[in-house]
Amino acid sequence: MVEAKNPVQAVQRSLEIIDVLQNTGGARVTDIAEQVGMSKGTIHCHLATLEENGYVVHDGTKYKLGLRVIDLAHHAKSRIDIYDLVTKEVDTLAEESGELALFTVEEGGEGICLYKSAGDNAVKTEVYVGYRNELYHTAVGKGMLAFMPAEQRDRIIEETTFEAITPNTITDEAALREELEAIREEGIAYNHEESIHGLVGAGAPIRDQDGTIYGAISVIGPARRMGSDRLENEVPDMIHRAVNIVEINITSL
Amino acid sequence: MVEAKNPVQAVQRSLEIIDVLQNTGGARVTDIAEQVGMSKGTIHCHLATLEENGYVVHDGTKYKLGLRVIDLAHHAKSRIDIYDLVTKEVDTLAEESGELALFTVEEGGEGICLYKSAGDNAVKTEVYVGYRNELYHTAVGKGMLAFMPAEQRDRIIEETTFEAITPNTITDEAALREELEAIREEGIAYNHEESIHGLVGAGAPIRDQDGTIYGAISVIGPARRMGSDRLENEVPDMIHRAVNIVEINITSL
DNA sequence: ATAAATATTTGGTATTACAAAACATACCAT
DNA sequence: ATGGTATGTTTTGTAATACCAAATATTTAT
Repeated sequence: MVEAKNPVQAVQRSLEIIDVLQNTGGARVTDIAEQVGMSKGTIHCHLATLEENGYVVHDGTKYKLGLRVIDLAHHAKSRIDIYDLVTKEVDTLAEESGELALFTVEEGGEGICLYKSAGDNAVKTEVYVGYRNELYHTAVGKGMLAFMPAEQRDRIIEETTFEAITPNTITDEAALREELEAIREEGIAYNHEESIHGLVGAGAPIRDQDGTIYGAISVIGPARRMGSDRLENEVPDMIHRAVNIVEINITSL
Repeated sequence: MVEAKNPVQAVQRSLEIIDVLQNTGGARVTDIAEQVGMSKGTIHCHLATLEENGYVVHDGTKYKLGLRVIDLAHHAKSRIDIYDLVTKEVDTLAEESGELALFTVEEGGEGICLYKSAGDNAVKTEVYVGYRNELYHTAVGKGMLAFMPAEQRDRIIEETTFEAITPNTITDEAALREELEAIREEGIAYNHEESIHGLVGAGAPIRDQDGTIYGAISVIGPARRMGSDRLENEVPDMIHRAVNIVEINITSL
């Protein structure tokens, strides 16, 4: 994420306030003022401005995110032109596998989950549509990193701060680059409990002829149910089939 | 929508820019500057600030909405606590009827579609999740208006500017209030081609014991397929069943 | 009823958002 | 290649305003 040369401070403050509302699920003027270190008066003016535009609502003393943002989200999503195509395939993937199938895209060096479909036995996870995470510790993330243009990959890795989320998380650049090489050879990326203990997954990117990455598809499930045979043969086959169907249709867009 | 006493102008300008990006599906600095009447330099600073926070992305010369807003949308939606309950019922409603079934809530005097489920014969409409429209010309809108507290209803009607969207649209307050009275008696609201020519629908609000309105459910379809028998008997029955199931479960929240 | 806690408004000032212009960069056509 | 055009970006001075602190209004609790 590039830093703005001449940021508009007032706007940044409003966005900070929105962050607080998102993370708290609603807060009072005083609470927000305390959290972001601004005066109550300032917070009030910002909230009033945001409310006037539907980005915020308040009932009584509690301010929350307004539903205006749902409208925005729809329009943001609508620029992913393979969306309808992919959701169909992700649905069948979830049904076939019985697990949780996801569609994720990259933006600003992060992975953003755009669609999820739960099979009959799907794990309950915190991953929701809009969920954002670092690329280095997920199957889809590593899959996209592996196949994206080198400069882009370098730029993203450059800005990555490795963190040992679980004992299995990759925590240094060399190890990551080694794994990416393996992924390029195999054509599939795995998550061996690198994000959440007990959770494994496999994923592969969606590309066109030019190598442009449109996103990635993954299947995730509990380690106990996803033995090496299932995780490394059955599931990758299903994913590749789904990816191929989408890729074939990209040309016609 | 209340007007802010001391709006933060800079924030309003950013939101204006976001509006343009939404409506155009992406635009260049020069285009935005022209549309909103600010200098290119100013637009640039705002875009850079928004981009730094993931609300905007640019590729080449074109700026678009960033996927950050999808995350926001999820959190905004998550405060609708009957959401999961309702979507299930709306799905069965769509399946049973074969038409398009919707879940809409009111915020700031507007109706916001939060979920839609398409039956086998569902009409293709511009209504999307996040879609916002005035209450006075939709089934769900009138249904919610009819049953909400009088002061709130008065406030919303007060601020309504009636517009003849179709020949059937209600265009004055007296007629609207008369219809709302009928809706209160019947317990169901109709849309007789008042929003879109050829499109009819029926809807009813979801309430708890206190009379608090949680939203409304509707079924819409082409007039040719929805004769008076189907529209006024079959469909309302289905809607009422769905509404009742949700209402029963509200108490347990 | 009173007090306590909160939201909102006000007013003055230091900050900064803004427009205009200069600069840089990408894209054409010749 | 080369100049020209259209674009995005940065700079700069200044007029506008976002900000804080204090005052007021409002709600809630005792």
